[in-house]
Amino acid sequence: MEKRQSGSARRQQIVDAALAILNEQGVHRLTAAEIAARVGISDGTIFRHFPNKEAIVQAAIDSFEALLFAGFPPADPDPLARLRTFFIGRLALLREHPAIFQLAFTDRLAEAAGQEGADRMRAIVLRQFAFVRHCLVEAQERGDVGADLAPETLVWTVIGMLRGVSMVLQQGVIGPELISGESVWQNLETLLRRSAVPRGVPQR
Amino acid sequence: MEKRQSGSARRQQIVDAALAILNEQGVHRLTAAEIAARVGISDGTIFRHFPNKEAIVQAAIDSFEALLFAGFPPADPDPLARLRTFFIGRLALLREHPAIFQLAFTDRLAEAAGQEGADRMRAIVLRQFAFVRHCLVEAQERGDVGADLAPETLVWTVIGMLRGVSMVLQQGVIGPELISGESVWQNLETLLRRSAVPRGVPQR
Amino acid sequence: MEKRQSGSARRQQIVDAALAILNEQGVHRLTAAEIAARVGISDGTIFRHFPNKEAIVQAAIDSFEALLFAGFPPADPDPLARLRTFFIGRLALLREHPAIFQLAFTDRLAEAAGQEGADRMRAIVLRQFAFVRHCLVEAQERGDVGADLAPETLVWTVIGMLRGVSMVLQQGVIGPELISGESVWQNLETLLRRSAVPRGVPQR
Amino acid sequence: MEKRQSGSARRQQIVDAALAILNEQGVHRLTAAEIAARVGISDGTIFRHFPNKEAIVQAAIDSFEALLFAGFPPADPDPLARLRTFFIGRLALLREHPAIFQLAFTDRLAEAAGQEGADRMRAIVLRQFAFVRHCLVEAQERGDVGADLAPETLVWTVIGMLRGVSMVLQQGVIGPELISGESVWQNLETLLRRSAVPRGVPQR
DNA sequence: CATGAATGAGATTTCATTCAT
DNA sequence: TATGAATGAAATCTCATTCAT
Repeated sequence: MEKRQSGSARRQQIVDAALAILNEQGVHRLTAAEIAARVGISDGTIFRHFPNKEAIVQAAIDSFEALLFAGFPPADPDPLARLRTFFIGRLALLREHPAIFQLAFTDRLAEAAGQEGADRMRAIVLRQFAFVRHCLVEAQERGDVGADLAPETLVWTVIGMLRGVSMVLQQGVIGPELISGESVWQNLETLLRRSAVPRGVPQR
Repeated sequence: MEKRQSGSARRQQIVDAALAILNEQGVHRLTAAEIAARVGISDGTIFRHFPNKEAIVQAAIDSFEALLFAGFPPADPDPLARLRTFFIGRLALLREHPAIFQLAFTDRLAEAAGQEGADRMRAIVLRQFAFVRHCLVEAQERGDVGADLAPETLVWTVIGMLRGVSMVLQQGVIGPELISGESVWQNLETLLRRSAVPRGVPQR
Repeated sequence: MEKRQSGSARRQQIVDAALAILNEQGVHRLTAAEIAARVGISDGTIFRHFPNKEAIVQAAIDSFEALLFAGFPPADPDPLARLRTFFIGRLALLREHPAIFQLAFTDRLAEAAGQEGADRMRAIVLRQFAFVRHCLVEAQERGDVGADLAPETLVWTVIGMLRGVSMVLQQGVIGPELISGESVWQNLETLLRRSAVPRGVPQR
Repeated sequence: MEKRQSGSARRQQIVDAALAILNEQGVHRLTAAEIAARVGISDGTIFRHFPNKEAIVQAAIDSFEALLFAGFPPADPDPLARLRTFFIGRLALLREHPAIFQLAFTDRLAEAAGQEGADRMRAIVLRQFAFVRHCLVEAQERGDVGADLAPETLVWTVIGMLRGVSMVLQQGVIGPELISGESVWQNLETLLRRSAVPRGVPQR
């Protein structure tokens, strides 16, 4: 319960608390009192740092976006290598900021932030989708990935893999050992590469 | 909005309204007043039919579960055919009960229903995962799908594909033309089958 | 759940249920739904027998009053014998209608019945007090009871004794064996008679 | 109605208001709005000071208990003197905190406070009864009070006398002039002492 | 900057009462 | 008479936000 933090430090504490609450307890528990309790200040003080609750969630989306798009997009020339860098980066995010990672597969941030926040969240999702899609189309053109497949379905495979990891983390659902290391990426890359029809080998 | 419905009819109307609100507006708009307005009754009347709001969401989960598991699991002997039946059935659900379909990829029902609801939703998710996984393991044993891949990653691909379709529906994000027909399943099946290493053909 | 009772039978059932609820659960649980549940009818039906809830409580007070003043006042010529008849009658009421007996030492009926009910209850109390007081004053005049004592304090002793018995019944507080038989009256009569200063014996 | 009281001051105001309402208007008028109106704040503010209504009544019972047992039990060596101190103390309470005094003969606090409150109230009643009983038994052993009488009946006489005074206060029923001074105690003491059979004087 | 009391709008829930069936 | 769906007012409680200290 340290007093008189500098403004920006407090702001970040508040934003982090909001993200943690949203991830752990959901939209309906994101209250000024709950945030204040986590930060260790009194509830009225929240509004010395933000004009209202929505502004907190907007700032949380800022924070979310900054972490999601740090070093984005990767620059590798090979499309699957680029995708790999992205994917591995996401798994790193999972370890360092699990709340952020998990909130990416949820609409809690969007719901808490009103219409404007929902629009921003959609844009964030689309930006990632577009990146993944671009990698995959390029890989298709190179023949690394099956060119006869709709790129969207490949995108969904990639995103679905990340979401699977998120659910493992959240629920301890399947095998948590899969999270560490790069085995998930290996599985994904194998799946994608094999979708390219080997020349001369007839497919069913 | 006809007056004096029978009790069970009203109950179902209330449940349907709750599901629609949850899907369209989110947890924080699921209020007794909002439900009542949709059904065309006064808000106090809600509680002649349900003891409290949580009971409404529990009933909504009942409804959700019944639709999700009607004719489940499919009985086809071939594992990929079984998976296909499941997948096509889900796409049918998407057309007939889009709200139900979309709520399956959300934690709104879980969040609105308290701890007990969250537990039930987790069990529902796990039941589907287990079915998909079982199909895939059997397909791996038959050599229809790459046996060297972790079954979980394959599960996530399948579920990710459904979620992708859900997002298309919800946001008009990518190409909505993909929803109709069986093209998504075709893409998915191709992806899975090609993951099986063809005998005698060396992979990278 | 017998249907189509005659009107007066239902009325009495409703009144009895109201008295029982008031005694067992208190004012705040005296609801139309609770009464109906005890009687075994549906809640709306209550209002086919009474215009409103207050009328039920008024009828309950009627019932209460009728039982309290059946055969009242006793006619014995000797004042203490008259008081004894009254007292023993009250103990009989305790055994036959414990709820009625207990409600006499409570303001629940008064509180549930609004201003008019409160006034009626006060009148009932006063009528009993007046009777007891009259007996005692006459006994004082005869020299059976100490004439130097304020009659009110003697009244309070008598009423206090009945209330004590009521509390024993209600809480199992002290010795429930005292309820049966006439021992309480014996104690009370002894107390009253000894308060008369024996001639020729100086009191401290 | 000064604004911005300190927390503990407001708490006490709320408790006092609750006690006053309970005494003057009864359980069914003890509402947040009524309390708030008395205190001069808005009803939502009540719940910044107490988590719920039951907690208010629990605090009211605290207050009630503290006043009832201040300087309790008296320490006089002579049992009747001890009882006198108790009795006079109660009459002082009557003058200084009439609401508290009257609530002692009511089950309103118990009814308003749920099961836990009812249990606490019963314990309070029993504690007083035990004290009075102990005094009387000791007085019986000394021969100051009739040893052949059941101590409970004597307890009820003592308590009944206090309740009588309470009713006078509450309803203006009998003679309010009796409240002031010590005349009630004089009557009670006389009654008790005369119940001791004077040696050598045969009783009826 | 910080506190926490206060507000007022809104959410949940209760309940007496009405009325179509 | 009986049922139980419906109403609407009131009660409890929550919470974002304000503001005196």
